[in-house]
Amino acid sequence: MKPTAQTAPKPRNFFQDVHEVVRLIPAGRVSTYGTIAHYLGARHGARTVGYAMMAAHTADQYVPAHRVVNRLGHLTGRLHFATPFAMQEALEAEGVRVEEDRVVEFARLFWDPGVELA
DNA sequence: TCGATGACATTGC
DNA sequence: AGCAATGCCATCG
Repeated sequence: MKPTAQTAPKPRNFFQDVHEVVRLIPAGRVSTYGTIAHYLGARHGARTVGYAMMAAHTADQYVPAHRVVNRLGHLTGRLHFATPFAMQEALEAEGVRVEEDRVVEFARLFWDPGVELA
């Protein structure tokens, strides 16, 4: 099974799982780091999920990181996009209203993988 | 190869 | 009730 997975070509990293879950987020909806972490087991700490978003830039597939915000609905990672407005514009383009770097009606647009995918 | 960093969340006092 | 510190995985230099 795993005598020495040192030469593993593609170990199922936690990041890969996060990227997949984020990809499942429908347009016009938003999710949070803690929720995704909890959906994956909540044993990694919410932080790791946020790092996965940054690593999304290195993912083979496109990851709608603009649909992922912190627990307060704040666009924390907007500064990590191509432009600090790319995230807000992307959300508004999908019908999500953003004011003061915060998602309006965030609680209503909230998308829980453990519930919606149930 | 080793050390430090990095898009949050939760608990404790 | 509010403030502070810690935990976590992976990638970068």
